[in-house]
Amino acid sequence: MNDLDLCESLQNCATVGDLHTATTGIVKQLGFEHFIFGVRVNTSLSRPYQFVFSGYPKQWRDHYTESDYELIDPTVQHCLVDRRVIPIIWTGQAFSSRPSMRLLGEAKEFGLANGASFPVQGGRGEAAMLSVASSQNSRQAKRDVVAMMGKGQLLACHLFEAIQRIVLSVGPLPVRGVELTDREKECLLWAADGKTSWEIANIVHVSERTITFHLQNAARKMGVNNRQHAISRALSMGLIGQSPVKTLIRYPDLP
Amino acid sequence: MNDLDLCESLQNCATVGDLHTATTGIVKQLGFEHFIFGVRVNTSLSRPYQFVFSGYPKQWRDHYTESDYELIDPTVQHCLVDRRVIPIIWTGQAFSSRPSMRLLGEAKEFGLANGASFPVQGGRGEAAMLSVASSQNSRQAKRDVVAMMGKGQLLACHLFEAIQRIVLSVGPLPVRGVELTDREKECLLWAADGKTSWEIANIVHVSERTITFHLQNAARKMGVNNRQHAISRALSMGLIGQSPVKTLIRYPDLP
DNA sequence: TTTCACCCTGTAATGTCTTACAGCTAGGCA
DNA sequence: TGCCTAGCTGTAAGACATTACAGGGTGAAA
Repeated sequence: MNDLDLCESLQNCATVGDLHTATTGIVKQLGFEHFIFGVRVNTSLSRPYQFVFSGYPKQWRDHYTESDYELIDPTVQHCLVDRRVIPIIWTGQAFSSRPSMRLLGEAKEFGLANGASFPVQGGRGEAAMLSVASSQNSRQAKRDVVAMMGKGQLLACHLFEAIQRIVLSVGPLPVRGVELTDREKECLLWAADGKTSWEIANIVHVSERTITFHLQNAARKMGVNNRQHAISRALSMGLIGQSPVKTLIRYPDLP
Repeated sequence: MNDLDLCESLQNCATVGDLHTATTGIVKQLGFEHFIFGVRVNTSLSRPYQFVFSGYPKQWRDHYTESDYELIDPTVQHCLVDRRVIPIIWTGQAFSSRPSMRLLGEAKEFGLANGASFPVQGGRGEAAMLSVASSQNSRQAKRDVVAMMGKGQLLACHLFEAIQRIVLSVGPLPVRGVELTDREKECLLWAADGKTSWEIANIVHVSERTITFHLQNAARKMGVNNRQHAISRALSMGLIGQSPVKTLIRYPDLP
């Protein structure tokens, strides 16, 4: 089974249950007994939405959350706080601090001795991570982990998109259904760049009133209260700032 | 050479030249003749910073940019516009539209017949992509591409971090050196959620004046003009909204 | 003990946004 | 023709942000 087939089965899953079954199988093929996948989405900045997709022993999960281990877990730090894009292997180097050594020690008792964690950063502020673990802790097992970094990273990416398709897109995201016009996006973009309505008016050659009009419409569409909120929503939803290479933006005539 | 060694050499590169040499070698080992890596950073939303690291034939690059092909290139669409996180293989399915077929046809004349593109989304709004290509277009070559998806994705991730280390962190990014205090981040977070100074004051139990004070300090540190700009900067630089799992945010007393 | 970063607070004038009222044009579509 | 969307414009009152002035308190580090 090649790298692609490995993940293609995820694309056919329609439910979270299917996805769990498929993922368990793939992870086993990679030589691991357990996996866990977590994703954070900034629907509201002050109350981020989180989804955890666990193939870990329930007892360990409970103990982990009760102990607030996510605050000291170096893999969480790496993937979700530092927001790196390369995997981290569960080595002594990674778990070097006193509390994290205790964490790894306790994890071993639940069959999580050896493994790696793969970050996935979404294009709209989402942060996710896949961890895979096995109870095997031999020298050979450690080499096996190193050998599957590519497959593991690819799996994490596919899992992210599957979760996005099955859970996030139908769930608590306010992203759905919001369609901004080009003018609205243009106004939002300049507003996000710190321009006042008057300045934007000069940039796009319409009246100041029209700018506020478009920004109000944009805010109404996104269901927010004011300009700041509209900007942060539009940014975190990827409605603006995704303009890739060449854009239709007209640059300002004014300094 | 395993997946990890493959990329470890990138971490020892000190210059862009070193990186180019190392990447060329790795790409060749994967069975490809050419590569290109591009990254976009939203320093300013209206004028995103872009860095292209090219191992493509110069003639093709020139032709590509002159023709504005990035606007019709489905791999660019996939990685930088749609901001997906899974690779895209250069198949007829991917290049199905009329203009993109022409694009692929012309690319073949420059030795870019067969390949794949790997997206990397950074944790702070960056979007990047690695493309690898070869002139081999046999059935076996196509199978080889499929077989290296994992390694390719991993390479893209490592390349991103290397570029970040060598280029972005010392380059034109205003991200460096900006350190916000907890209070400043907290105020920015609520402001980005559409709260007024008065509301934030009630949420965090200080005076309204103090909120404006902190927001002003944050704006001054980031070198921006007003609250909107501060919010968009803080968001796209990942200074706020990255709060991981448990945060110290105090929830509002008010509705 | 001084210095520094961080946190906190006030007044006043001015600039900007928000909201509510009202109305225009152009183009697509049934 | 009527209906709709997108874009555009105006006035005026009130809410909110920005700027400039002024100041005090704490704790950690030098």
